[in-house]
Amino acid sequence: MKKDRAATEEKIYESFLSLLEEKGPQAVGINAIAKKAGVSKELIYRYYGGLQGLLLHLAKKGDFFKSMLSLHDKDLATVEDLKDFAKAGTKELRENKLTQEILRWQLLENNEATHDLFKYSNKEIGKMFAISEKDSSLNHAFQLMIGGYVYFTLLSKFNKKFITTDLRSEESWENFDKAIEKTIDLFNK
Amino acid sequence: MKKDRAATEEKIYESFLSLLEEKGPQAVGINAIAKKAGVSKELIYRYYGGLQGLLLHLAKKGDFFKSMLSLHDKDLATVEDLKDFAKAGTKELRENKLTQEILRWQLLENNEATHDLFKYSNKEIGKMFAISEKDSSLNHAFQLMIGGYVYFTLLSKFNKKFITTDLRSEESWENFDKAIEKTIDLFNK
DNA sequence: AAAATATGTGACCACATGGTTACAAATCTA
DNA sequence: TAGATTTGTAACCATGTGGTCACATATTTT
Repeated sequence: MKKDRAATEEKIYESFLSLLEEKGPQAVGINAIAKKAGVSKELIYRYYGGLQGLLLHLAKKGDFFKSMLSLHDKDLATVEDLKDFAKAGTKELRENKLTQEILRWQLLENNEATHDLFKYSNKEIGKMFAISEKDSSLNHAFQLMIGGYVYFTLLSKFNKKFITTDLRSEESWENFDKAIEKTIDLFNK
Repeated sequence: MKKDRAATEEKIYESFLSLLEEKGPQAVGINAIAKKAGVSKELIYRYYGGLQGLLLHLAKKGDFFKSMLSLHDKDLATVEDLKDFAKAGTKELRENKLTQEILRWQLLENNEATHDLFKYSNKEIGKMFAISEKDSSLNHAFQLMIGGYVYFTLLSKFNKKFITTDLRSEESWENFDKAIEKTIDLFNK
């Protein structure tokens, strides 16, 4: 039998990631990961220090909203910048299933094991909200709308609709985007 | 030993409710309910038909947003009505832990057992959104903000903050309320 | 009072969980 | 080549899960 530690570590981590992405936080367990990786679970403890270590590893190398790195470096002075930014953020959110599941996880628990992961991902997300803080009432409206966007994104995994809104149709998301745009405009008039 | 079916049924249902309220959907299991009720789990199957039946029972008699019944009967014609309505809804949401956990549950799964419960609670919630549907762009902005309110409410159970916003302070929630008010005003100008 | 029925219990089942242990086999080092 | 070390496996443990079972004891009905 061939032995290759680096390769097995990779198998374990990848299995963990895909399990989280596909089946959510509840499905992420030592047994499930080991089984998916086709490896003895002992190795998860040995190489990563259990699930907690795996989460820490994700926190350190996890790419949260990496596609937005280019944006949140410039200082977003104009209203148009803010609108572009919001649009890029919502798009990224809906495409990044891993981030979605981490956000979902934050609604379920917050213990020693998840602490570092949440701390790091929140730090990344926080960078994106450093803009709208000038106008306080816009800031809260903006936060609410982004929060709503997160909520509906997470909701869409198991639910087709929210009230009358079809969460599986592109059009709905475009309407949400437009509503955010319009609100930003109204606050800046 | 005394035998009283009605009383045992009540014990079971109350244990189920308080377990859901206090510890969330994940903590709701046959064993936990039976243990909390101090009763053999067999009776849960016999009297309710298992967890699924218990959820159905909650769906039928569950009081979702009951304090808003008085409001969603009149036709909310004016802008002020809509604002009052939003304020009452957010208040009710933050006070009703049971509703919170059902909303949390919807983010986790949607299977045969939960189907009826979600269907019914969504129907109740839907009644409250029958108002803002005249102006489409306001409707979406409104939905986003209410969704954000739900998101932050659920988030506050395990998290002290969202970015810079303190989710444990009354002031934050008042600011959210004000932001909703102001947005409604801006859309109606 | 006797029989039938409703109510309640605890043991049991198969299975899954996280975690540990003892051991085998491959690889590295001397 | 011989010994030490790393890598990997499978069995095992205690515990928890949902679900069913046979049985005992109250309560009703006849």
